[in-house]
Formats: sequence, structure tokens, C-alpha cells
Amino acid sequence: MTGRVARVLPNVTGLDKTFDYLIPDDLHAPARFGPVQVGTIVRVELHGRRIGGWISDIVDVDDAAVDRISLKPISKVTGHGPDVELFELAEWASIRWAARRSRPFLVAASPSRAITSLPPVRRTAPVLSPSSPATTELLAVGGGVLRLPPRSDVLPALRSVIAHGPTLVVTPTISDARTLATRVRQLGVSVALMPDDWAAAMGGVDVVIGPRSAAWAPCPDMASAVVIDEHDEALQEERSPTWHARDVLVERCRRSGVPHLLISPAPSLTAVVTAAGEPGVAHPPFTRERVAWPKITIVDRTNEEPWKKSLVTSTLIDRIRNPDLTVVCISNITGRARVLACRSCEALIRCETCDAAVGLTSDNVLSCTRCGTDRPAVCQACGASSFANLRPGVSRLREELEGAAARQVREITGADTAPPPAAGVYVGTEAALYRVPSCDVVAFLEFDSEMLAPRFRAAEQALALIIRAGRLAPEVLVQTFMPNHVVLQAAAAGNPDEVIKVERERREMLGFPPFGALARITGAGSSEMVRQLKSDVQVGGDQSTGYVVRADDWITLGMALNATERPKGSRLRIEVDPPRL
DNA sequence: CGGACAAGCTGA
DNA sequence: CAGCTTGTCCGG
Repeated sequence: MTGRVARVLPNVTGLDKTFDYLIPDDLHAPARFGPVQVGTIVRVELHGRRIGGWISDIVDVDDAAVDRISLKPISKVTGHGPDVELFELAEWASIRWAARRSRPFLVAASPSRAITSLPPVRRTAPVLSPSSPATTELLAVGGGVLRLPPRSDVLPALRSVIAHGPTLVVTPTISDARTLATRVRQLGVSVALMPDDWAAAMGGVDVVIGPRSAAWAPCPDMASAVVIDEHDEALQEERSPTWHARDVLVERCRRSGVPHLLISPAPSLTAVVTAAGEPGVAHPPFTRERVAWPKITIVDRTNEEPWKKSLVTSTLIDRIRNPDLTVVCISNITGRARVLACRSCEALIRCETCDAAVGLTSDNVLSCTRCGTDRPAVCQACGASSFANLRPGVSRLREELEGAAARQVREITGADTAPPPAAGVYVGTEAALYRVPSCDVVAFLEFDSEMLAPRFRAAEQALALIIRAGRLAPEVLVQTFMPNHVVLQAAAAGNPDEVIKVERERREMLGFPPFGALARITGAGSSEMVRQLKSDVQVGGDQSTGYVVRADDWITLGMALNATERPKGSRLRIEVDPPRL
């Protein structure tokens, strides 16, 4: 005679162990629930308290073995949870992002409230006819990367994917997901919007749509998965574990043997290298692609105006004076990084090792936050030692703009919740790009700090800002000392290929992702931790800036990090693939 | 995580 | 040495 035993992973932070429980014959399960399986959410007794958890395995044990350790029975079946495939994907992700437990991923893959019965399957998609031959072709070769310009519609491509079968769609934000869900419903297909429609998604619909966490949404019989705006940083979790919806979906599709589709005006190098497949990046003919990019007006500040005095150039004045135009001016004044220019030769002050913009510390040293090189406060071009700070405060800037515009200029602060009134001139930080519904011109007053930011993904992130701006406005005005920078040339030409080429060369040389795996470890006990790491990873950096751990691939890195005992009393933050390194 | 229990600290 | 804090261990 045998008994059935469930291995249960408690939903308790800091407890990454499974415990065995009997599955009693008279198990208290909701009506019509069906048999428990891997992923089913249960309540069990542990150490005198009732806790929730997931069944991670079901094993047959003979009575003798059961008697040896007297097992408690499962107290109660709470409801449906992730299926076996998602459960195993969560285990993979806990290695990939060095999460100590699969808990954050299983929570993302579970409904927020107990689901005991599922609605019936609702599927109508087969009536749709595909409308994007390029997409259909990509699906046929196992998926890939589709480049669609900022001012174009993803719906035709999406329609072709949906016609192919049940589809999972992930967008950067919940609001993108809502908008897209409404439009997809109008095609006449059934849609589950995550996270609210978990039960409907599990029941079976044509399209499951949601933000980042929807990479973990149930999608029975999934025929393909789509990432919208793959370049968008919101697809990566900021808190540790810093998982990325793109990487989760690509792996999920690979395991299920279905195609993935990553859509973006400027796909990341990671997407191009790890997900583009044999034919490379698919895109519309260049002529059609270019017209759906915004008009990029590059204002070369080395030629313009008495540049030392003002960020308000004559081209900008022309736009803000025009009463018919709504203009949003972006200035990154709140950022910690600084941009300096030499007062005598007007050169931007750059790091001599890595070329990033450098700031002046309080003890008058030029210090690079990217590579850590310090050097005396002397211009690398002419030897002068007097610098101009190219970042004035925002209130002064607002007054200056108002004077030049001859009309009211309003400041958009991060704290504003209501969208600002429709017409006029606005000034704010990058956050303003998320507060204004649309405008005629977005002007980046000093874009060099974005392109030269001391982060290895700075170029991609700068291009993402232009894309964001281009969605709001038909014209994007960029003030710069580097008019020939590859990011600006790519945006102006409506062709990000060149950025990818430059990025590929640089990162390949440095062994940065996707040509190597990186993690940053900070917090108390980090030096202790890195000292114990196995030899198949390399450690750089120090306690103050954080340690940088490198390996040839993500699984080697994750296994090394997870295999290392965390020092007692440590409060570590492990960022795998840190977005801001 | 949170309860149990042990070892360490304090004060009269 | 009671009474409290702090640390370590462990759960089925």
C-alpha cells in the first residue's frame, strides 16, 4: 500500500525549503476543483502556524517511509496556481537572476486571490486573417525581432500573431496594456487583461495582455508570445531580483517550442544577439521605416549662440515663441551626474580612460563614476582649469525660457499627478515625458549627459528617450555638443543599425552583456560574499562602489551566486544584469 | 519568516 | 539570578 505525499514550498520570505505533507483521501478541496498537482496553492501547518504555499512535487511513498517521519496532512486546498511549466520556469529564473528562492517568480505566476473554479474556454481568433506578412514569416522561422518605427502601429503585426493561435503579450506598463487590450478586443477576439483576469487567462482565451508580471501569466496552449517595446527599461524589475520580462518570455517560448516576437523601434543589443534568430532583425523597407520616426532637429551647441550663457538656443526660441506649438522642454537637472565644459576651448570634459562625461568632486578632482579614474581638474584638450557647469537649476531655466518664449512656461514636477493643461510650453525632467499626453515638439535641452552617462547601456537608453519623445511629438529637438554622435545620427536617419554595430563592438571587447554575464553586489557583507565565490567567476570593483561579478554566461553566474553561502547578518543586494551599471 | 530555546548582559 | 536582549536553529 502506498500514500501520496506532496512536497510544499511555503510562501514565506526567507524560507527556501520544501516540506512534505500527506495528501489525505478526504482532502478539503473546493467543489469541482479536480486533483491537486504541481503549482496548486495549498495551506499547511508549519511550526505551529498555518501558511500558504505551492505544491512543488508529488511523490508516492510507501507506508513505512511515511511512518518514519510522521507527516502532517495538507490542511486545505486554496486554489489554482501556476502550471508545471511555469513552476519549472520559476526555478530556472531563480538561477538566472540569483534569487535566493523562486518565491518572487511564483508569486508573479499566481493569482492575487484564491481561484477555485475556472471560466470555460473562450476562443474566436481563428477567424482573423493575418495582415503582416513579415510577422507571419518570423513566426514560421521560430520567432525573432521585429523593428517597427516609433510613430507606427503594432496592431497589424499583433493581428498576424493572434491569428496564429493563443498569444501572450507583454507591454512595459499597465497603462500600455490597458490601451492595447481595448484595441485588441475591438478585433473581436477574447482578451484577458493581467493581473485582474488571471482566471479567464487560465481558462483559455485568444490573447493574454499585461505588464511585466504578465510574462508569468497562464496561457494554456500558447502559440506565441510578444514583447511590445522591447527596448523599454520598464520591462526589467528594478528591485532585486532584477528579472527582465523579455528574457523570461524568450526562455518560456523556447521551452514550449513556440515562437517569440520582440517588437521595438530600436531593439536592444541583447534582443538582436540572443533572440533575433537566423534571418536577423526584420523591419519594413527603410523608406517606410524612416517616415515613421519623428523629425530629429539637431542643434549643434558648439556653433550656436553664446553657448556658455544659455541652454536656450535660437532654434529652441523659434519653437517656444510660436503660439501654435505646444513644446515640452526636458532638462535632467535632478540627475547626480554632471556635465562640464572647458571655459576656454569649449570642449566637453571627458574621462581619459573610458570617454564618459566626468564631474568635479568637492576636492577639485575630475572623477569618473563609470570606470573610477581620477585626474586633476585640467581640460584634456587645452590644459585650462576653469569649467562651466552645463546644468543650471530648473527654476532659473524656467524663467529664462519664459523670457525667450514671451508666454507662460510651466514646470512639470515629478510630484504632479494630473496631466498638465493642453497648450503651452513646459519644462521638466525626463518624467515629464510620462505626464504629457502629446505635444508638437519635445526639446532635450542638454542631451549629452544622456549619451555620455557613465553606464554601459547609455547609448541604448538615450535612444529610448528619443523614441519616447517621438511618440509624443512629431518633432524632437536635441541640443548637443556632439551632433555626430551615433545615437543622434541613427535617430535622424530612422535606422538604429549603426547603434547596434557600435554597441556590439564595444561590448564584445569588454565582455559586457550579452557577451558575458554581469552582476553587482552591494551592501553589508558583500566583501565576505565575493571572497567565497567560486573561481569560474571574476570579481572586480570594491566595497564602496559595489563588487562587479563576471562570468561567461548567466547560468554559470547564477549558480555560483546561489551556491555561495550568504555571510551571517549580511544585507546584500544582488543585481544580475544591472540596468544602471 | 517567526517561535523556541540558549547564551550573554544588566542591575540590585 | 531573574528578567531581558540577542543570536542561532529549525520547521514535514
